[in-house]
Amino acid sequence: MPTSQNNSFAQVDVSVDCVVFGYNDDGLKVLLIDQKANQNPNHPIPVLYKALPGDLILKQESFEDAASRVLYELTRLKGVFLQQFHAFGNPNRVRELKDQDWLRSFRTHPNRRVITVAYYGLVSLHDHTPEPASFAGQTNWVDLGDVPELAFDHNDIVDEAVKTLRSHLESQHISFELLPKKFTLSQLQGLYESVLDKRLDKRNFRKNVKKMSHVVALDEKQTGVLHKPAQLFSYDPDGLDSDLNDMQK
Amino acid sequence: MPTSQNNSFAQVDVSVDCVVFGYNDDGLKVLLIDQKANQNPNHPIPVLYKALPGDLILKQESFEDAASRVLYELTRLKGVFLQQFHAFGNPNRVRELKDQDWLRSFRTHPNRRVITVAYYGLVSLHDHTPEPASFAGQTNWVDLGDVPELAFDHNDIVDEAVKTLRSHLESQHISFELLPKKFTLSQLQGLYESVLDKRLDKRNFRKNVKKMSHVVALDEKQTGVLHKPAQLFSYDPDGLDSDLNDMQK
DNA sequence: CAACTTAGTGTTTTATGTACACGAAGGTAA
DNA sequence: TTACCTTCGTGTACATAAAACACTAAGTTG
Repeated sequence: MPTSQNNSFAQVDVSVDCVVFGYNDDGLKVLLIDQKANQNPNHPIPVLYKALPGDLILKQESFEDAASRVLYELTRLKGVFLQQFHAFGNPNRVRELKDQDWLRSFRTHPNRRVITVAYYGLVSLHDHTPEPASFAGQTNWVDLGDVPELAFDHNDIVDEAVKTLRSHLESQHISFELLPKKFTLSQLQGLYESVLDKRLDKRNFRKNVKKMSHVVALDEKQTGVLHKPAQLFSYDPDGLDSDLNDMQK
Repeated sequence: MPTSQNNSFAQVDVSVDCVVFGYNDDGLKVLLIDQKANQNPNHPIPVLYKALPGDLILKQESFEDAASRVLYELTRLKGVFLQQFHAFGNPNRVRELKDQDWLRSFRTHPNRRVITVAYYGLVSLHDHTPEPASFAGQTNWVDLGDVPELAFDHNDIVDEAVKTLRSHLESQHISFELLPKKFTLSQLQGLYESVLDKRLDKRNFRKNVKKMSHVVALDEKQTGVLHKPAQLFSYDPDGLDSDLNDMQK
């Protein structure tokens, strides 16, 4: 039986990574940051990748806390809905050549194994317009189709996040995290179409929404739009207790 | 910004824990082990709990590999279907008083934070009768309803595993891991009823099974049974490619 | 006021889900 | 051999949900 003494037990760093999805009327995006550059002008890191916002967790910090802290530190986003979806722990997940230079510049133990707990996050880009202005690190909202090669195994993490998002969209009440507080049914439908990557029938879609007791119609119409204004709706988390009980009267 | 040097980054141990579900005709069970006792007769650990099979991962081991190794070492089970479902990382998850004695006896760093990556496992208790005989550590198949207070946060882990099992039962092809290779439709139905904890209609259930192309009827009947023998079925993982494509001819 | 754009609405057809009861097949025991 | 017991295996009627489909209404702009 191995002991921590004889060093067979893994010495690891633990990080969190956030796959933050942003949505607005022109589609679904992921938030990427530019890997920070080396300060040493003599040995600059030759290639920098885009990456998911993520970093090592602190001593007394839960995964959840770490995820929101790191997200705030790297992107200034606050109060983002975050949900754990998978832990990635392949022993060589940060051992690829492409990532070595960066690790050597920024990690005290560049060769140490790093496992990461991944969260997906949801942000509406309607109200909450992204303001990377105030912050040094470049943040990028990238169309889901255009995600480039990322640092480490972050492409795998994104893929897994997308799968999870798809399967959660219809079973959990998460759409509303990606929409403005007041939204139209066309916006809701557009969101479904973006996430599921398929077209839906307008009349059938609206029929289904009418059954969701947590989507409530407001006495209010869209304004500032160059056509017939749509009715606004909003999300009521406990709209008659989660839909299923509706029919039980 | 903290560095690993100044010790603000978490120093953690990483473990895997397995929630192994076993099924046979009298219901759904979870596999628990007895926490191992101290060898020091002067300072025996006053209370020992049952626990999930789990242990720290090794240096060059993936989570998957660790899960099956640990499960084998603690229970002699081999080739068990295992699936990651959640990482548990509350900073105080191994800091409860009740767990201190055990940690002090068996861990080199009893106060170190431990995060764990949890897997659920599936085992048929029909063919594969449990043989804890050969092995020192007590292994117990406990009815899902009768799970006692467990070590650490293992009760939470079990709860989460049950939720995951329920939601995966109908969307992934996992039932067959809990049944003998040749099974009757009544057994399959019984399994569904145990996991979902509700009764199902026999005729409707069978109608639905007929639509699953990966459940294939064998030319064989049940034997050694004191009533009309049922037809046997088996699982064909690529039965016409996963059901959905059936109708596309 | 004409032209443009998106909103909003119902019906029919098809598929799926739900509720429900009895004869058939084999084994056991008198 | 017969009566009895237990589980197997089946079909239909009804209700609900899914899918396909096109036009009028309400605003804005020029």
